[in-house]
Amino acid sequence: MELIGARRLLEGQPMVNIVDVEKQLKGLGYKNLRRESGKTLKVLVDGNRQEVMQRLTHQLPGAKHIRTTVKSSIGHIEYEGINLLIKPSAVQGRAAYGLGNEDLLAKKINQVLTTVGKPINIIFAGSNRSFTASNITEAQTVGNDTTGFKKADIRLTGQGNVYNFSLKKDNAEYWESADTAFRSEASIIITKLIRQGKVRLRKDPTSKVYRLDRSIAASLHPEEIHHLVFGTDIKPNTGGVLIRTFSDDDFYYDAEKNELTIQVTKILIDVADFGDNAPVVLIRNDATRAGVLADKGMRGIRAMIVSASRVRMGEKKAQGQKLLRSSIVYV
DNA sequence: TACAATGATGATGCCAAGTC
DNA sequence: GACTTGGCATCATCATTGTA
Repeated sequence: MELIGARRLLEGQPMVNIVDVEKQLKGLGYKNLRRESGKTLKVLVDGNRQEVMQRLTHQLPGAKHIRTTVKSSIGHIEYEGINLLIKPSAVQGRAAYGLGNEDLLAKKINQVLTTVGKPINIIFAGSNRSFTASNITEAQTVGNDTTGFKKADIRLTGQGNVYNFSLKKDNAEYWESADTAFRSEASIIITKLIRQGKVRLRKDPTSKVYRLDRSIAASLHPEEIHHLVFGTDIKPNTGGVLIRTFSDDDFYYDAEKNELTIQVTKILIDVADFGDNAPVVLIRNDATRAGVLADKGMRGIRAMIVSASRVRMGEKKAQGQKLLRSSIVYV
């Protein structure tokens, strides 16, 4: 059996480092590794992570399965001073948080540009309107740049023109977290509803987490919606919000017209475009979060911006007197 | 001071349970 | 069985803290 780090040190042998552990894991058949830091290594696997966790713990002499860690729900393995996290390979990288949609859009546009070799006009064709971006020479994904409340996911540029678009998948009902932005408002709403006896806030006796007995949905002013959805960089004449889960079939290039037509479900350039499905604030339990009452020492209550359709079922039921399982309070 | 570790937050997707 | 909802798993990124 190999000696573990501390004993090696005592016996004058060098401590193993992360490179040694990588080599050892590769020798055991774990080829898909990602270094997180000098002490943390991700082992990316397909299939059941728990099984891999148990197997690896047995395969690595002296390895210990630490069950409580913030880095992974299933814990991690401590081995030779290195923390090993077992992560699913399928949800790493951009695909993990929905950036695949903007990647596909940018990739398809740039493919056409490369093939054509000159600026093209791009027409986004939605059910409610169409939008033309003229003389485009490049598509960039810019979703990572959120400084100054920028919302654009993709930027089209060419010959002095700059167009910014935010993307939402067809099935996306979530707009963003609002723990920070709505902390004070959420706190006021909760306090008011507790006073009115419409909701109750209880501390879980087994933890420090608080729970509401009912979720709370609060409407937003049009100006708030505009700020949340369009941010500081999406303007009506030079961009908008594109609703679509893109696929290869959505793209058609007409060589005669030099036009790339991209099918989208809907194009939003104004709050009125939401119709009756405008975003609302949903205040709900989430035991993993510090949340909107954290400054009062109460963890576990989260604020999110979601589509009205996400909470509408409860509203219909409320109007019909019979409530669903936990129901929602509307303010 | 630089780097690593840790914690908080924003974001997306999935699934179990409740209801019709 | 289909649909809705709440809860949670998991990711990236950024800020803060700790340490060599």
